[in-house]
Amino acid sequence: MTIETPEGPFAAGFSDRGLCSLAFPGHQPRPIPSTCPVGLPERIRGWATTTARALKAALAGKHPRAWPPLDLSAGTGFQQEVWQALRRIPCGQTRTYGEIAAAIGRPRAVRAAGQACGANPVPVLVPCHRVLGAHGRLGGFSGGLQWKRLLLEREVR
DNA sequence: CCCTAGCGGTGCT
DNA sequence: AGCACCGCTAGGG
Repeated sequence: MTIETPEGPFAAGFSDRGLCSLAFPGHQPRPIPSTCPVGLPERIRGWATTTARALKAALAGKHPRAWPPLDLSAGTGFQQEVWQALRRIPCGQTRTYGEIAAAIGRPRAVRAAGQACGANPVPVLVPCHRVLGAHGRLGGFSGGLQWKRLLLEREVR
């Protein structure tokens, strides 16, 4: 489904377990897990409302008051660990790819951590934009570096 | 700035 | 099993 925001329409996908994909305006949403029967419309509508509010808050650089359940089960074990580590970065703070790798007990899997960030199916709400390269480098961003810059700038205040 | 070597997870063959 | 990706990094010019 589509979520209208001041920054444009985002595409959100839900599985029977929660929000499983979020795509920037003009981007294709990632494929949803095969275990994705169209669940109870009732419940999904509630998740969608929560998602819309959380997304708008996040885009404004604020901490969402409520979160929809996230279904990150499509990732490998390693990817899910990285994504959980991302969720532990407080709003307004940043980490390096190396710090993320260390945080999940794989201090040398730095590059793999970067790859896992790029595979994040729920950008913005799973804040992969808070991960920078070493020495203050911006690093990459699959949605486009403009989005990374915008999100970071909004959060610092 | 550039280049190189080394790194580890993932997906494809 | 092999291999070519990658949102990386430290070290050296």
